[in-house]
Amino acid sequence: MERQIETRLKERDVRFTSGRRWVIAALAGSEGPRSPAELHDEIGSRVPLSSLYRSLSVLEAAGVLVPHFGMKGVTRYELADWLQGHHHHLICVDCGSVEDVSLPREYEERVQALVDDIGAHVAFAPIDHTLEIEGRCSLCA
Amino acid sequence: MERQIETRLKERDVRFTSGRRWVIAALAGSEGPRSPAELHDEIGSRVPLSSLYRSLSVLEAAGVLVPHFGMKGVTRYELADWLQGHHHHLICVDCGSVEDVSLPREYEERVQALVDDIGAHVAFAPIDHTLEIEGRCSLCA
DNA sequence: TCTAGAATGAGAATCGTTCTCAGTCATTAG
DNA sequence: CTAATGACTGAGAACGATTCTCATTCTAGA
Repeated sequence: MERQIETRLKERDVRFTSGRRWVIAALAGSEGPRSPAELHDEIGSRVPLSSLYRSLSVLEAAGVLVPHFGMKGVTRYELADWLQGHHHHLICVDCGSVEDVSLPREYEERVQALVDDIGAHVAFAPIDHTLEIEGRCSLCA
Repeated sequence: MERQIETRLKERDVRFTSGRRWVIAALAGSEGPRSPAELHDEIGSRVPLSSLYRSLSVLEAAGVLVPHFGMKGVTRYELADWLQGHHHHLICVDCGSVEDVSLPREYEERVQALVDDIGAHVAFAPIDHTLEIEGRCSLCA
């Protein structure tokens, strides 16, 4: 995966510096999207907050990361679909945590068909979709 | 609809004051969720920002409004499902606008079945769901 | 090696949101 | 009718997440 990212960044004249590698490593080891604050807790002072924010937006612009806008206005980032596969989100209404979930191919095809159908009926060109399922996670249940 | 809200609020000892009526009126006339800033532009100084924020959270706590967390960490509110029906969102990746879309019953049942299925397979208790479709709106196309 | 462009780190600045507090209003009890 | 109670309001201060600024450091390529 490191390789894929290296290639992608090189194409765009963006350097894959050590700070950025820390960010990617932290996200690669996560079960779901992470906020800048959470990443900073995990990475520590090796990447100061201001640099962390900058790295996140650079990596987002390069298509390596994708933002997810969660409860209370917190932005969380995760690796883009082409790096970790398409998936959906389970959002806990109590603690706000977000977990990834991948659907079996058959289900995913149903969702995709639905989205295409909708696009065909309204003045809107669909690019991507996420099924956001709100509920209570195992810890808060 | 005013009546339904009046009843709901009375049950909870929350007053339906003129400021709150302005908020509801603005949201009832919208095609999709609105941010505090957008509402303030629309309503004007009749409801100062600090009161507007308070009204939004009071109405949310009373189950009249539902928050939607959009791009760049902006929170937008809309009338709860029991007031305007269940629906999904079309989110423009360019301008960030959010539009509501209701699915035909048959489609909605498919989504619901999917969500139930997922809930049955993971340690998570689904309460609600939204299909968020990202794309380009007619203005940005 | 030298240089231009990219990246960094620390702190200031910004912006959305929440809090505080004093004053107002509406409802209920006397 | 009047007072008491509790909800509501408005203005500004405070707060927290994010972005910006700028001087410095690094890196790749000439």
